[in-house]
Amino acid sequence: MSDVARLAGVSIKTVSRVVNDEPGVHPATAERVLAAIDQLGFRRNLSARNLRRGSSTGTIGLVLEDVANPFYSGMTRAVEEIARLRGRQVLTGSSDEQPARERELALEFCARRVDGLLIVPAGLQHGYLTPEMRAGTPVVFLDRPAGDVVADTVLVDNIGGTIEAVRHLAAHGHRRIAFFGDAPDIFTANERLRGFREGCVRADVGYHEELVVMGPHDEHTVAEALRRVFGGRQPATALVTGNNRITVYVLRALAGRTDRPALVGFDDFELADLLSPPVTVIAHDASALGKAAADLLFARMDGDSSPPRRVVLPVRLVPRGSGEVTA
Amino acid sequence: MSDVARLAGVSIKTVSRVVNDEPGVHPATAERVLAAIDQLGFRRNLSARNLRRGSSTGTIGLVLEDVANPFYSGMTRAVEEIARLRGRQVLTGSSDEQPARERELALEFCARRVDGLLIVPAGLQHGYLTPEMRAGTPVVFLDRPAGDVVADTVLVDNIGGTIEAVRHLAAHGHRRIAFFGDAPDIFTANERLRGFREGCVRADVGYHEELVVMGPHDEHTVAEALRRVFGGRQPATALVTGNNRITVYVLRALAGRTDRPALVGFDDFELADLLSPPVTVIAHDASALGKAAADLLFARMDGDSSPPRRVVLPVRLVPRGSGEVTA
DNA sequence: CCGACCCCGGACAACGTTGTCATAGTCGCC
DNA sequence: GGCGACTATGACAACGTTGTCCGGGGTCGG
Repeated sequence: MSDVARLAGVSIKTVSRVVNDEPGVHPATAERVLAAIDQLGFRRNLSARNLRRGSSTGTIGLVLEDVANPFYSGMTRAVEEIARLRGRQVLTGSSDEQPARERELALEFCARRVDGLLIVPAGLQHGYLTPEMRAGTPVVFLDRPAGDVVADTVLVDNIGGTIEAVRHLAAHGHRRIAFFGDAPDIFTANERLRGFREGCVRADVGYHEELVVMGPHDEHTVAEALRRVFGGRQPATALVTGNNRITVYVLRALAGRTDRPALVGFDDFELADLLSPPVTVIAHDASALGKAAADLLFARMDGDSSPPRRVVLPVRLVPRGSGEVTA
Repeated sequence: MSDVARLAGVSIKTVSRVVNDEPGVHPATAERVLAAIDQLGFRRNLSARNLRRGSSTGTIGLVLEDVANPFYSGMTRAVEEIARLRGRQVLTGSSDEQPARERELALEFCARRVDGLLIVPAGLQHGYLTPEMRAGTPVVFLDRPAGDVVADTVLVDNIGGTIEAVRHLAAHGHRRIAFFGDAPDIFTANERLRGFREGCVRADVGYHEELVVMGPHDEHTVAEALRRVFGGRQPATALVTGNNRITVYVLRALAGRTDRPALVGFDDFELADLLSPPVTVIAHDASALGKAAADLLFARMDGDSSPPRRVVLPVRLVPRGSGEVTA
């Protein structure tokens, strides 16, 4: 900046005035300054500006599990969109479901003085955020609640979703329904299991412990589980899967088989409608989740200091003809 | 920081020494300082630190088209991964294929003094980056080359891919092959079209202008194009689609039809193998693209000043049984 | 013709941090 | 006991920017 000032033959402060569109600069002077800026390719240092002004850094942080998962990338896009409307940039990071990584990312973002944090919790311990939150950084949790701090949270209706899934399958005559969910220490996995259990009770189809498999993490384990649950003397006839990854593992493990059991998957996914048979899903909108959380975050950044809110977004069952009795 | 110093009864510099693990601090003093830090929830301001040290900001910028597109989200994840290994954070933004947005994002990132920029170009004008690059910010272009600056670029073998697609279809007896590509002002779309044309020549199947549709942008326009190209007196019997979005539009427009024409899609996509019939694709690895570009960027950040490189990653045809004559 | 006012420009401090250098205190050794 | 060496700590400047305040000159009215 001092280079620009020297070249334009003015003081450094005048340059500042020009780049900030402050009044009180003679047009000819401004012209000279702009020419110098152009010639030198000057771009003001936003960090220094923010430091000096004590103002916001114009960034928000987004910590999620894996941006490569379509569910989270849709969410990311929605957050980006809201941030853009509010003139903020987004720092992203994937925790890979590791609490240490989540913490590392979140604290790193805080050290960069983000104006707000959006977090998909990987673990249950979030005490490390207390100082930051007390210092005024708003934090909104997405998709899962924080373990041990009270803060805004945006969730989807996990329990209602699996209740509905079971209801749907029971209505099509299924009595022995299996559930494959993610690791039980993941909030959503646990909630969906609870909903499944509740759904079984409500639909009066009986809840069978041996038909529940939590935490299969690749195609192989899923195939194994399928053999166990759909073989034997009392095989299941229908399956509820706890998230999009597991649904895909199941589909892949069953590829080429014509006798695919009735299936309802949590999370919608592209092309679910084009498979044969199409896959019935519990759909919820990743963008809506991101948008709701970002809106909430910006409201906090704008000074909203009402008590922490918990927003639960609805899910809806999208029947695609795979709920019928096929086995 | 001065609060911490006051509370611990030391000077601000001593606090700095403690948070930087500098030697020469009495253990008891360090203890007091740490206690004060803990009590006040102090976290040092990275912006100020970087400003003072004149060192890097520890961030890189990634401008892409749409993070919600699985292709780009895979790329993002790979970039994140490399950045993490190098201790950097990633700022992301989606340009939505709008040159103005790309420029805005890139310049914003530069103003934040990112250590490097990864850009999926939306337009052809990148002169705006010249000052930044001259100032030492390395820039690597991904997936498409820059319009008017020389810089490192990582591409996939678009031309080779569509040549191969045509070869595959011709080998299965197709003579009238159609091509649906993205808007022709997009580099990859244009390259793939060139490859398609070249492939037709090489396979000696004839290139039919009326079978080429560029720029259909939703399911409706695609359906329209399908009717035109596969109807009429001399219908096509096979189709090459220019990217994953168009492939999906085609599949959706053809849903329920049993006489799907032979299809080869550019870009692999999840579940392509589980559709019936499965979809043959020109596969290339989004993560590999992201990784290669990030590696190149970090090499530049580490001082590599060899002439700009152009890396072309291979693609491969994944036959999935839809190349055969079905119509 | 002179004073008041306005407009433009500049000097200086400060944001939070760290590098440089100085200084007070301590210890060991002759 | 004095001196050098070393240790622990602090004062100060500086990074690039902007807010505050002040001054110099021009204009206009009395």
